[in-house]
Amino acid sequence: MSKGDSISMSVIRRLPRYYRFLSELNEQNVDRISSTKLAQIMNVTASQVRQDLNCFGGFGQQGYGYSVSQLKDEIKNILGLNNGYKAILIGAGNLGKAVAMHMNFEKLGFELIACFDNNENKVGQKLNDLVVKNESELEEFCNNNRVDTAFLCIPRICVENILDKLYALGIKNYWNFSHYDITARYADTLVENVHLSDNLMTLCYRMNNTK
Amino acid sequence: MSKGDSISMSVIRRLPRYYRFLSELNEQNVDRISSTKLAQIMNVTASQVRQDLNCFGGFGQQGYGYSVSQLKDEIKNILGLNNGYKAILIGAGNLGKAVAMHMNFEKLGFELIACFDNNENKVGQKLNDLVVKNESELEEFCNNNRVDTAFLCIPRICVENILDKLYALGIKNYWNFSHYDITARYADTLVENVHLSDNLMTLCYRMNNTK
DNA sequence: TGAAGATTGTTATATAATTAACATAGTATT
DNA sequence: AATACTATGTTAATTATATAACAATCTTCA
Repeated sequence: MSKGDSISMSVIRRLPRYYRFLSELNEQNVDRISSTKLAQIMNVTASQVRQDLNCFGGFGQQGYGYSVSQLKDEIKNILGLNNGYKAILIGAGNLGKAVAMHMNFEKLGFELIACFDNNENKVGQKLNDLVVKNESELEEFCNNNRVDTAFLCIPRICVENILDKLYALGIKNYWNFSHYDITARYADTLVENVHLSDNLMTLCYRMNNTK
Repeated sequence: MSKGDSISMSVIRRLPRYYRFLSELNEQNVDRISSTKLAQIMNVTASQVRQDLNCFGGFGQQGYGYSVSQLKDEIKNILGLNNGYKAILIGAGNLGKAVAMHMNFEKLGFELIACFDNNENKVGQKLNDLVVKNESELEEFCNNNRVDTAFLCIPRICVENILDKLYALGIKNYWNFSHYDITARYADTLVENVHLSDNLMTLCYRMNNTK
């Protein structure tokens, strides 16, 4: 971060999208791009592109534009995708399995190092190269391994219990797929919520109200 | 909708959250609530609650507050969760399976009526009470059944092909889990995107930048 | 039934986000 | 090397969103 002022969440949430588009351009061997063209491709305004990027520093060059690969790397850095954060998955149900198998964590700067479930039927199953552990092993595991974040793919009703354990173990960053309100219980946590059903309800609304 | 002005997306995207909290209160047999209390529970301002609700009509009563069950039903209606929209799932991989098995579509006003995959290994598998069909049957199925929306759980590279087919069949509402930019191809579509990796990258950023 | 209290709906204000404008600085070309 | 062009970084203007304030009105209770 080169600029001191704190960045608004609106800008932050756009960064991954820039990263995606730039990665793609890079793969297509495009080596430079102007804010105008990038904006066109991404369907936003050029003004927004320039403003957003300038929150972090002047990566462009007047009269030339931006170097695609450089800009991509800069954003990767800003997002911190090089940190190799260690993550554990709690809940190896359908959603947990899908998350574990479907995501390319490596590319996202995470490493999934363990999966836990409290259901005996799930314990022992393989997810990629991980074997699902019994939830009873959670504490021991976390005491013996660095764990930066937990992915919570468990029913809402189970979250409170797990959350208390994780919090006590010092794990305070969560990727949460349930509707449990984590920050209401522990304020000093960092949570990204994935509310699939909210998203679908929004689609529903729009289906009704778009003539 | 009782008010004529078009509602901002910021408000729309908050509606499902209201609906969730109100449903919960209702299950707890709470029968009335003030904007102040609801705001407290939801961790927003009372002002926002009142403004949001008043976009759609005056559901409250001065000196009393809001009837929980009535307000819940109103929002359900505003969201259009009673329409019984018919949905098909494209892609029965890990994510598609998770979506099919994990979501309570009934509660969300959707009915999942078919699943398709182009992988012979997937075809014939059961997802809940549905049998995965071969993608080659897509057109025939859609011609013989009402289909309001498609859930796209396929790799990015497959989207274009499927999208063209669906669009030609008149299916223009999508719940999209890939990073393919649907509206760039067809402007007159309605898309809700679920960008799981964007979300995780945002968590990553915040992990780095929160003291 | 009337007065005190509560809470809405709504208007006004403040803050945040987006877009537009443009001076400045580099590129490309002859 | 000079000129025309391009496209940034940044400041200004606009628009959108969120918060505050309060008058109007319903509830509650004596």
